[in-house]
Amino acid sequence: MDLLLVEDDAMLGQAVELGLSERQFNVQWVRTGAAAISESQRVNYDVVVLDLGLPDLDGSRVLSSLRKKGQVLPILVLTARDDSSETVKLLDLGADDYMIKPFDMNELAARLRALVRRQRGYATPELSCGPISLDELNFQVLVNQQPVNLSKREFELLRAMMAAPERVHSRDKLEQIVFRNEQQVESNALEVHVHNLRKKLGNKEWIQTIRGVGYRLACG
Amino acid sequence: MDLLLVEDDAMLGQAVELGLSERQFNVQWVRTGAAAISESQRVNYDVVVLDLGLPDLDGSRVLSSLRKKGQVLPILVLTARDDSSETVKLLDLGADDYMIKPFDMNELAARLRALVRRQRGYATPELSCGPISLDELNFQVLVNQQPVNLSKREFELLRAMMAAPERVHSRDKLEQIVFRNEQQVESNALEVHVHNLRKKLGNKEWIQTIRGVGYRLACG
DNA sequence: CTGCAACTTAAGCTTTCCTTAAGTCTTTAT
DNA sequence: ATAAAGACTTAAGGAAAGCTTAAGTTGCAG
Repeated sequence: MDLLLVEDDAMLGQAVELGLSERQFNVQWVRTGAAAISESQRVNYDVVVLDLGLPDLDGSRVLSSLRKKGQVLPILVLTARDDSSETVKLLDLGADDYMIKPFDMNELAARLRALVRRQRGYATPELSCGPISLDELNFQVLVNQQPVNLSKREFELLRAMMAAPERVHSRDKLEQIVFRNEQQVESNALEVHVHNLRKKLGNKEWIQTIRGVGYRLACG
Repeated sequence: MDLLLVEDDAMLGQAVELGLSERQFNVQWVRTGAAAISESQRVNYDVVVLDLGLPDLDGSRVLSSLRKKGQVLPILVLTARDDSSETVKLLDLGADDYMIKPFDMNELAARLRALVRRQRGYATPELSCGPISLDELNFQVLVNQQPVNLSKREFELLRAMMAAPERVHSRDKLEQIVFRNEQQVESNALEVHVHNLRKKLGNKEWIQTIRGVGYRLACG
């Protein structure tokens, strides 16, 4: 995660750089507003941490200047002033968030993650197992990046097993999941779905049969 | 700007409702976490204000529950606890911002504006997806630079899906959006509009059907 | 008032999916 | 080795979901 830190104070800058680097941010640190503006045009950062009270430009100038140039990246402002009218102004000027010094590094990191997360749009939580990935929300299954079209039952089946790969899932449990309460099945419907699923996934070994018990998903 | 307020305390709820209404928010106020979850699925809000410490569900439960259901709308959490580890948890759980009670109404409004602004994206009020681009303000849709004439319903439909391409949009939600509150639809009107939209877009594969669920826009 | 465009509804059609059942293959136990 | 049980494969019939078309309404503009 590429982060631009705009901070003139050496002590604080170093502390923030270190603290955020430890938390998996890739920090680029500049000391002046002018540098911030040019740097943010040179490289595509994910997020900016901007201290007010820079030597050359007022921080709020930097802020509005960035926005005027069409920068859309999230900006978090650091301020010493706990002045509500000031902070309202900042937010309306285009800041996405602010923190008052002194602040907690964990919270700063969390706020930054939240900003970036929002900016990117939520990556939907995906289940994955080897080359198979399954997006529960969007009903999409990829095998080696290629979309695979599954029917509802097949999807349910795969999802149930992907919730716990490498583990044995009993027939009973799987039938319950796939057929909800719709009716008791007393045919081999489950086996048929397993068969079709195997075919669609393209590798029959991924779904192993545990004779007399159930199935296990084993990929990669 | 449609806002969902989740607050069980009558005094505070009324105060927030009033304060935000005065500031041009269109506030819908619910008292329980359960109501929040169902309401947010029924209507498309721009932003949520969520108080922790609800009677039925813990606020953080509501939060993660919304996120798991794929809600991407911005959520600001109100909390009484000034506990940094708690707030970090909230942010990582999917909150976009929080405020500690008591708070300043102007700042709340400013933070909410900032969230909505970011959600919509600053730069272009234009949505795009592959060769399709959609200008919300001018009601114009281009496919490969060529203008396409859509009716109001078709436009709404496309806009809703372009707000989140690659993502499944349930029939319910789409009907909600396309038919507003006008009446309950109990015909296949949605399907007809989808059909007409596909035809006008010129490529039937861009709008995929997810059987039993809804539709997904997939272009490029 | 008239005409056009957009919208809704309904009916029939197509596609996809699910279940069932029968036959085959594989494993296990005797 | 052989029988029995469990699992696999295949195909057919039917049900469900979605698609298409067309007719009837509505509403707005000329």
